[in-house]
Amino acid sequence: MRHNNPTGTVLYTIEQAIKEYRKIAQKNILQIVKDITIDQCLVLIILNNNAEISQNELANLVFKDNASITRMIELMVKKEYLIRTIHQEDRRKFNLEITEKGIKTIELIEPIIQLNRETALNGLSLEEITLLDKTLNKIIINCKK
Amino acid sequence: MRHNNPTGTVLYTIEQAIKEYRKIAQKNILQIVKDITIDQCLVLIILNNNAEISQNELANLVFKDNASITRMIELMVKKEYLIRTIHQEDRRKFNLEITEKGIKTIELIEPIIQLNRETALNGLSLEEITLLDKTLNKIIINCKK
DNA sequence: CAAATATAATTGATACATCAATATTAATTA
DNA sequence: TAATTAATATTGATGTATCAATTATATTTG
Repeated sequence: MRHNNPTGTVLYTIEQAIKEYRKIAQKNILQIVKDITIDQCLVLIILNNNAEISQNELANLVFKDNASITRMIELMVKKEYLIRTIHQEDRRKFNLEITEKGIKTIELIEPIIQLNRETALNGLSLEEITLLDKTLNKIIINCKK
Repeated sequence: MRHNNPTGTVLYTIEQAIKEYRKIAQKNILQIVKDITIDQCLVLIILNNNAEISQNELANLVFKDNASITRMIELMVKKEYLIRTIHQEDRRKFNLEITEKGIKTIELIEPIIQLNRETALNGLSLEEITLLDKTLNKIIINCKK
């Protein structure tokens, strides 16, 4: 079962696919909002749909390390996308609040992200996508145990 | 076509899958060879199968930026996996040669990599894998144009 | 042949990834 | 309640990703 790539495994194709997607996604977003990355966009959107979330939970949702999230939030606070305040009930935690600038940015980028996804998945049938998701989830489970 | 993840797109599952795979791959390799990363392993293996390759070509094969490759090679030369000398016919290029240590490392890690791939793809049928590859390639093409 | 253009690789800047160690606060247990 | 353990987040170290600008060498063109 060789594949048409230097390592001969589909795992390599997975990596290539996500890299190509990230490339166009970042490029298109940059044309609308200058100082943001796709990862920061994702954080904004997740926070928007999940208020009151902790950094830990956020990290899990976006599949990032705790350390990465800490640094991303630092940057996003500095760039005034987020406000971070100490959580009153549990002083180990923080509240993450989206600023006005953050909200405006979400409105700007959401259609772009939508478009990026449509571009990437253009011409794929529902079955193909469903099956893709199913197969990838098998791989994820295999790797987790 | 929503998926069971925070963004509701399979593109997210792709990212998750490759991240999980890289995690176990790196962990297993680290148990055998202390000072190497999966990316450096891949570079070693590609170089082993493609002598006389330029940094440019190497970058394309492993889907990395030229800048990334330059820095990886620097590190790998420092760690004595590679020797880099100026190309005689074209003085803009370099010859990349694998050291003894590099060869020994390849022999150590190749079975591990094989095992990692088998673990990740365990229980998947040939059809599933073929289809996965095919669908991913459609996405890659979509993103490239 | 000289000037312009193309190619190969490097460098700087910034962001994310991962691991291990640490600090702080909360919850559990002796 | 004091001591232990667990949970949350940070920090340091190292490696990779991407873009833009630059250097050095080759090739093409006028």
